[in-house]
Amino acid sequence: MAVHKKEEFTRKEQDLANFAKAMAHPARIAILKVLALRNECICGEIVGLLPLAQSTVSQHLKELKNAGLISGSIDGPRSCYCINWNAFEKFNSEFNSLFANLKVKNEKACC
Amino acid sequence: MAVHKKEEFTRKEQDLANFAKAMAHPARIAILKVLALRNECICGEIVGLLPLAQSTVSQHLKELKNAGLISGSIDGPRSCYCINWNAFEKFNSEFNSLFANLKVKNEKACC
DNA sequence: ATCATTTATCGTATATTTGCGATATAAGAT
DNA sequence: ATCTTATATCGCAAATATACGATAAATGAT
Repeated sequence: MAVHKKEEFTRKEQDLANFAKAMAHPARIAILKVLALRNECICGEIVGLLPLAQSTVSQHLKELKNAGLISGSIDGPRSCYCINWNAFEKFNSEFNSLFANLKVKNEKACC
Repeated sequence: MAVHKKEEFTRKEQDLANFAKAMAHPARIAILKVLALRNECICGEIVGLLPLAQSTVSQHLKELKNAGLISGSIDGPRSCYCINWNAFEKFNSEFNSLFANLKVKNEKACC
């Protein structure tokens, strides 16, 4: 690749793409579901629910955290993750508005 | 990586992840915008609008097509792409329902 | 102080993605 | 028939993602 071209797109396009990338693995979607199912965010049992090694799950959690979709407090031998609903809402509405913007321009199917 | 683990998640999780992956690059989001702006799907000028080489744009188009987000008819020296609104709507609503499902379970912020 | 438990990080292997130039392909124009 | 134009595909290089085992770190229990 040599050079990154991603910076040459708009910030909004990059943000949406990053959000999408965070969702672009079934394991991470599964993790989000698990997090949502627990009202308490004692999330130690995530590893047991996924067909992945502990280190791999930890990596996915890190990516979700970097994307801002979850927040977590590490508390010694047990960590506590939960969904960052604010960020989630924000991205969801941005996604919807992207769809809406796309849709309004194009009424007739042409292919 | 050695082994693919993606197959071990639910079909729905995989589908959503694949959709997200298709959107996970700013170039592809930009392409979708361009496609939507044209009511006619004479889409030859996409290359000129992006900071990427022709072959790279062609690759991104291919990925969007594989993901089912666009459809295209190749017509000799010029090809004609446009957004596949059906697929788009489907994924959008699946995404929304995922969000809704996640949201309803979790009322209180815990982190 | 040592041990057990839990999670993060490191190192590493492999797969996939991104990007480009070169080339092939396909059709219209001359 | 040849040239031009537009697009797809091939081949390659570099970057990133995925996955795991081993190890570190941090805390509670003994």
